[in-house]
Amino acid sequence: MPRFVERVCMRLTRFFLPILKETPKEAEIVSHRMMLRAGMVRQQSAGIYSWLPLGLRVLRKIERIVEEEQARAGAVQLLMPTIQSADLWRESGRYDAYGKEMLRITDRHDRDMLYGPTNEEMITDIFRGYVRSYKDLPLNLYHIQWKFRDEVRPRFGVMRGREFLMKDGYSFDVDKEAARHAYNRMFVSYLRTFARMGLKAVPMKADTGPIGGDMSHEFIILAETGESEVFLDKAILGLEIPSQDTDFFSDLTPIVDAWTAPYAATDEMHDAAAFEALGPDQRVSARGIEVGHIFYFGTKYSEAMGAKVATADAGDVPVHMGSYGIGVSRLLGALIEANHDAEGIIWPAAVAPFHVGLVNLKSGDEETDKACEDLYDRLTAAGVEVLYDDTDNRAGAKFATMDLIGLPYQLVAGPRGLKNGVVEVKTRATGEKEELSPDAAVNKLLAALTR
RNA sequence: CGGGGUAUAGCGCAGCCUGGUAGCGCAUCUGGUUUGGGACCAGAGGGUCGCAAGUUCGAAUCUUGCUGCCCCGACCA
Repeated sequence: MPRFVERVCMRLTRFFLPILKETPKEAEIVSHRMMLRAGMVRQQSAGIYSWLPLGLRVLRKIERIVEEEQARAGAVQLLMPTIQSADLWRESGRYDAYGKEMLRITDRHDRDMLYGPTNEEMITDIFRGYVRSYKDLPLNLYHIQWKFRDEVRPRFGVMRGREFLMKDGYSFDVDKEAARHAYNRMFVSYLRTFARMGLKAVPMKADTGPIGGDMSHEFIILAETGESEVFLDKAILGLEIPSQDTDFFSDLTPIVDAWTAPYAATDEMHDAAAFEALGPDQRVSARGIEVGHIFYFGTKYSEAMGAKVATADAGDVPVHMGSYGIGVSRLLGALIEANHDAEGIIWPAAVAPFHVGLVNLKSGDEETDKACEDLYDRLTAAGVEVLYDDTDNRAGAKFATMDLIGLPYQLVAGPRGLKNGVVEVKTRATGEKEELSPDAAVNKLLAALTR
């Protein structure tokens, strides 16, 4: 898989970064406040946002990680439309079953349409249109697309919007055992996906509804401002993330077993007795944000919609399906909830909109400008994404902006330091500042940022 | 969908009770002084006060209706 290396570099005098000094009053939780203040999103209507350049860059970073890890696990990307025909949903019976959360639309010919809240029906339609044989299985198709759910009460900024970007994937298998393998692939893939974003996501058993069984997990990240209460065995936090060399088509049961053995549950599924049975220092109760959900639902849609394949010995059978979601836009909120301080956001490098914020303390000063241009060129040539603050604002304002937007490193150059042959490298996460020669600073950043 | 708020300049707010035609801070623009952690002085631009109707000589202000947005709860990626 080709690794897309961005070489985009930006200078603030040409970028669009509408920073707010004051917090808009509608924003209650920290991620929402910071996204608005950092000029990442603009609310256009309740639960509906425009993605400004800085926010869009993070969205793309998340998408790319998802795409890479999906490919690794054998899932194939496609793209389905946002608008769907009601007829498909009538086939599955969900057109009437789905409540007011579904945004229903009528086109000029008076046909019933809808803005998709999810895509089980449509993917089943695609599958049944082409796939006839068990030999074409297993198959896992996914897309990353905007969804709309007309929530009664959107809130928490992008964490609970009405319009949201979601990765939703669907697996097709000949029987339940094969479906379990498909499920395990996504289970492992999700562990890797969230870990790459710098998040500690804990799989927790979720309600399987009428299907029953053990094949539904929510992936929850821990954050003080999380929406739901969670309970877990500390042991699960120390488990090792499966490596990128994992063979996804080998037996993944040992990995899944290891990750599902320690106790972990949201309040809905909480078993107080089992939790209390743990040693007191093993018990962690915290708050969490759901960022992913995987689910086996058997033949619910394949039966209703006639998605069948020929088997070697049993004639045509409806395929066993599962669905696998990741809340891509929600992840921005979750990432900020998990990574911030009083000054602003602290992006993990893998999802940061830029890697380095280059601060020119005296724009217009010949020597400082020259030094900054040189640093900028050398870093960007090495593939580092640099946001160069070449404006003539005051130093304090520049520092405050950099802290707010939370780039992993700040590289600060001014006449005073340059006179002594040094620039400053600040690590956003720790606040640590180091004075180094420009060469040493570049080397340090390259070492920290390139793999 | 129940309960509670709120709507005045790009953002944050005052004015409303006691009607007399709009103000403050930040931001923006101009000039000057500044310049290493959100500078200062002077000046300027920017608002049919959410929408509609009503009361009144006169409505941001009082009355009624509508709408948007936010918060708590129930529900959800």
